Amino acid sequence: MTDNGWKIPEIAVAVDLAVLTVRDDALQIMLVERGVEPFRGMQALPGGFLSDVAESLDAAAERELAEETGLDPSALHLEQLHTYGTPGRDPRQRVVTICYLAFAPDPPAPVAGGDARAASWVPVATALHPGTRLAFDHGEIIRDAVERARNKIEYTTLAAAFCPPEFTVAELRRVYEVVWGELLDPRNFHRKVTGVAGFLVPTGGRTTRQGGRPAALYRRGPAHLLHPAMPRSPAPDATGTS
Amino acid sequence: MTDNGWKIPEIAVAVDLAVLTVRDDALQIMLVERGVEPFRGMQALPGGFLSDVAESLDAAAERELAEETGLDPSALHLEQLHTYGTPGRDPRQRVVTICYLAFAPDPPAPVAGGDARAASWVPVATALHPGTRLAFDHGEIIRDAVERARNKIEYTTLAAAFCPPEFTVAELRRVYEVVWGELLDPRNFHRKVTGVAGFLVPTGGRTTRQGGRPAALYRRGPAHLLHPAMPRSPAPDATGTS
DNA sequence: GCAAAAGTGTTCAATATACACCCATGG
DNA sequence: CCATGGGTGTATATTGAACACTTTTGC
Repeated sequence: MTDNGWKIPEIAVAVDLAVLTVRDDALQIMLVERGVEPFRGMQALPGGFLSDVAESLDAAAERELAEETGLDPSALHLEQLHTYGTPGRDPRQRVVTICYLAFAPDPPAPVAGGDARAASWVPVATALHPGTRLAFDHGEIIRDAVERARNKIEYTTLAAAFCPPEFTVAELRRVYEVVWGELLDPRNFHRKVTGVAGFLVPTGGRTTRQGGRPAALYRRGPAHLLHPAMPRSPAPDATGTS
Repeated sequence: MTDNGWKIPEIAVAVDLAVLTVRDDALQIMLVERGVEPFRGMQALPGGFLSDVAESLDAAAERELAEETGLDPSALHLEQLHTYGTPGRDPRQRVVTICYLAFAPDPPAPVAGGDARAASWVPVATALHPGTRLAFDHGEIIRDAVERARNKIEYTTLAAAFCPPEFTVAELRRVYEVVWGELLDPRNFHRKVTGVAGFLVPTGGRTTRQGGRPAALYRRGPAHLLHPAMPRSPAPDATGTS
């Protein structure tokens, strides 16, 4: 880091949150309705400006998550996604926002938090639909978040972070199918996930079903990485010949 | 993004660069010697504060790269790595720095740029050695950069970004071996990389050698993703049982 | 018994691994 | 003709893909 004259321009620093979940067979994202200008009344990612108290970026993201959505930061996966700072992305002044990506389980405490004005789950397809008016460059951020999520569940065990504390193999498979938008073979999937050491821990419980054999219940195991990765139909290489 | 009172604390925003290359059979990183306090005389990543002119983060990274290292931004791969903002990481005031990762080919114009005071290539092993005094939290950043590089060459064609415009399969293999710190079978590696469509484009040229069959020369092809990925001995899962 | 969903076994193809072997050059 | 590194062939093991089939429940 150099010191080109040590002139620090007035740049505001914010932290935004892209909180994803899988609900009703759809990938959904937490959005809030803006109560003030600019973009008043439009949908936006939860977030806020960085306070100057001694607080790390990660801690700021966790604080915003709790304040704006009422979700428990310790109960879900949170990681830095990307930092956005294009001039003009905020009409008021230069704002650089560090965006975090979170994976939340399905019914994550019915969205009742302190500052949560109009926080709600919105299907990603709806949020990105041209008809939806999104504040700032949040459409671009949502696209990046979804792409990161799609990639991460391929080589990590994070798909289980979308599931409740106890879940079945079929529920986990549905997560992959919804996030990737493609159907997986239930038989091969079952063998795959139960074969990876540390991915799933059987609880001994079984589901009660409405016709059909009961499924075994699992908890998330200690493994974070998947070796080998979950197989997936090769993504078309958008930036060149694959 | 919310507006908690619209009080913007005095936070400085910087852009830092982790520029990696493979030289002399070692992964090396570009460091500059700091000329001013704090950390005067210590080694640091090139970078600088974000100017308030209308300039995107990517553009700022490219500008810093040109100014501080003399490298041509258009000639190498540049991507956002991570944003660091731990309180106290700069003793002067709160500084949030957006760090970029760059992959440079071997002899990248002998480090002669404008502001390049004492820019030099340093083996990563040396930079991270306890004896080396690094400014700020740049040791942590370098570790993150190396880990990202190790992962990226696995499923992208970026390893070729470490090679000169024309290179042999053996040179590319050496890149993998140096970055991963493990030896690869030359025969299988050759078949693998020449078999991936769009990875390597033969130029028709051949090397002149000092004993040994001349090798075919290749250029980087249009492909960016590797399907399937370059095989690699499974990394131990540091955060759980794999 | 029948429908439905869970879970197992088996076959076949694609890919990784190991390594024998041939090729092309300089000395 | 030998040393040296480039490049191909091939056998074996591992993994993915497809799908027949068995298990266990509700009705």
